[in-house]
Amino acid sequence: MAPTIKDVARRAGVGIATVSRVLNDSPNVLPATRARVLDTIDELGYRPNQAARQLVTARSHAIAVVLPFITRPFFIEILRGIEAVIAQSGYQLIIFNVETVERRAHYFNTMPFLGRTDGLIVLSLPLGPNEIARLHAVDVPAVFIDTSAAGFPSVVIDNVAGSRLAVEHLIERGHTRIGYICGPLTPSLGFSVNRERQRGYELALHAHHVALRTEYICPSADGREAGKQATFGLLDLPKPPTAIFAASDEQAFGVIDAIQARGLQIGTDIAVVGYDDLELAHYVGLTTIRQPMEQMGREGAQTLLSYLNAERTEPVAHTIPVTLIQRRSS
Amino acid sequence: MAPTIKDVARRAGVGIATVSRVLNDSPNVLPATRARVLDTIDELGYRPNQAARQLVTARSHAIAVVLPFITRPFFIEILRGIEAVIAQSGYQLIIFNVETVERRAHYFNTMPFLGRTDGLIVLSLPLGPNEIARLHAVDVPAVFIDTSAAGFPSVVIDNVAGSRLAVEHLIERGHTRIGYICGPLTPSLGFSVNRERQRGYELALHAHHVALRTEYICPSADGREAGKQATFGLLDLPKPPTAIFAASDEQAFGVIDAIQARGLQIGTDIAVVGYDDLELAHYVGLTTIRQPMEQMGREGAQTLLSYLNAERTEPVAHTIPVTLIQRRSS
DNA sequence: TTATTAAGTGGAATCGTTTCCATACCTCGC
DNA sequence: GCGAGGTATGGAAACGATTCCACTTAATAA
Repeated sequence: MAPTIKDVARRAGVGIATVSRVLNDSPNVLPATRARVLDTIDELGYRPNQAARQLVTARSHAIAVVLPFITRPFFIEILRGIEAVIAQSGYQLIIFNVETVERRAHYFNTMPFLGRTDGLIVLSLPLGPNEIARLHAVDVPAVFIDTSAAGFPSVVIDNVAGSRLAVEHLIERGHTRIGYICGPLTPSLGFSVNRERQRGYELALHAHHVALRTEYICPSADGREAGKQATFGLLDLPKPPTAIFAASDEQAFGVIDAIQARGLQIGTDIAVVGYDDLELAHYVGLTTIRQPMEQMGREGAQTLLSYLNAERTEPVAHTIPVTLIQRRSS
Repeated sequence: MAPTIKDVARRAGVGIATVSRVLNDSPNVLPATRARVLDTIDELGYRPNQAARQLVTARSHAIAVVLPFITRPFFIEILRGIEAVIAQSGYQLIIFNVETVERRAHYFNTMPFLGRTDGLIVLSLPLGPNEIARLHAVDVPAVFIDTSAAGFPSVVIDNVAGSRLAVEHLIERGHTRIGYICGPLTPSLGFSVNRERQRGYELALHAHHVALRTEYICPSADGREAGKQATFGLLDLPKPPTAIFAASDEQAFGVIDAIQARGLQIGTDIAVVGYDDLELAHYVGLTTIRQPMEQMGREGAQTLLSYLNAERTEPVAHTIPVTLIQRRSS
């Protein structure tokens, strides 16, 4: 049986309250007593029982992160940012994978994090109004990253501004015939990224009085191959675009594949801009939009911590700026 | 204040023991009573306090996973496998990021998972003997994935067999001058992957009586660019190899870059085989070794669960077979 | 009918901490 | 020399569940 605080107290010849004081380094303990208790703790290999501590303090020192386990560096980078901040603050990270609408519903019905965690970070998952209401009902401190919910603080990327940045970059370089490879608009979990990015494209054109041609907007599935096929469609138009903006780097790689397959030169014959700044974009020389992923995680985690410390009271939506990384492709 | 079991009992007109029985669906409760209690629980929005439950049952229903947060799909895929099994079993996943030797030491000194989790999964991290001893001392059920530790069950990839498979594939196709792009042999955390893969290369050559030429073994850093530079070295040899096996897909992509830069044809002039089967390998047409990552996670998690249920008693080392995925590059 | 057993239920002990409160001692200022 | 105030300490209550045990009632067997 693992030693308890009683065992330590008896062996050190002190009361349990004193041991507890040593554990929580309260100032009012004689140095000699403290040393004796610490020695005994070492000797017995005593570790405080977290459950008991949690029961009386009503704090778990853990934070839940809910996210879809998408195999994209995007999520890990954010998670890394979260972890860096959380771990340093002495909290622990409990993670829940939610990849389908059913699991999301189940998760916010049962709320398995209740009583186990002091706070909640929701990553990328868009929630429905009833789920948000339920979260408010149980009154748990929560922060949303890469998504948002009414009444809760959030850290989001300005997708509209990001894709606008990309398109304006192309316009500045003299392009007016700009194709757009769009991501899927209605995916299962209801991400709104692609709608926002399309909106940025439209706004940029509008702001610079460039006519919007619907045949230049090309819906496509995610992934490189889909991007390639979509590009062929654009290149086969009577008046093909002189620049192509893809809603994701993966699709942009497909764009490059297609252009090369037609024997055209990237950057000179046709400019290409992607979105995400994946590692591969660097090697390929793809101009793209970089999102500070780790920073998003950090800021989200920090926001949650400041709520836990009751420093903040009203929810703020924090928008993180993106940057354009210019490379050979434009 | 959140309602407790007492509130429920009072309101439903039963004793707390009965409420507890309903919660843990013990058979000895009248259907009518059960219904009344369930109604009250619903009405009050009661959720059992996990800490209290944990204190008396001495079980946390949580499992810790320790891993380095490397931004590679490899880890997420394994994590996904672990999660799938764990979540289904009603356990929760607590994750700890350990990326430096210092953090690893700190982690296994303080053992923050103690009393918070029922079991431990160590992913990829090689442990030192004193860390292993300490784990045994606290007597926590643990499983190692993609790494192993004396006295604990493990799920590992046979890296030796994997790279042997790759090299034998090349030998079967008639190659005898086979270059090897090696990964870094002494990285900070002490992974042994690269040593094992090199050993597989050597064994394959030996088994088929192909002479081992040290100039064909080319040490290289991780990553595409390093692989490319290393390949130039091989191609510049007086008798350059007719096939190149790289210890990782990323390096293999660099190999392909280099070969193309020299105007040679992949697969016809020079064969290339990689290791990992990244998503990109499919697009590039790279022959490579696939590791069933999700399966590793699943098996590891299942092993841990069976230990927790006291089904197993002695630690087994489970080796997962890899497969060769043949594509255009060989 | 009576003894025996099983089912359904409530009360109280228990888990291992934190924290409130009371107590003993010591020091200081007058 | 003596109360006041502070410091170090121990005892006991409290946190909210599970579970043992005792009890009542109903059902079954003799």
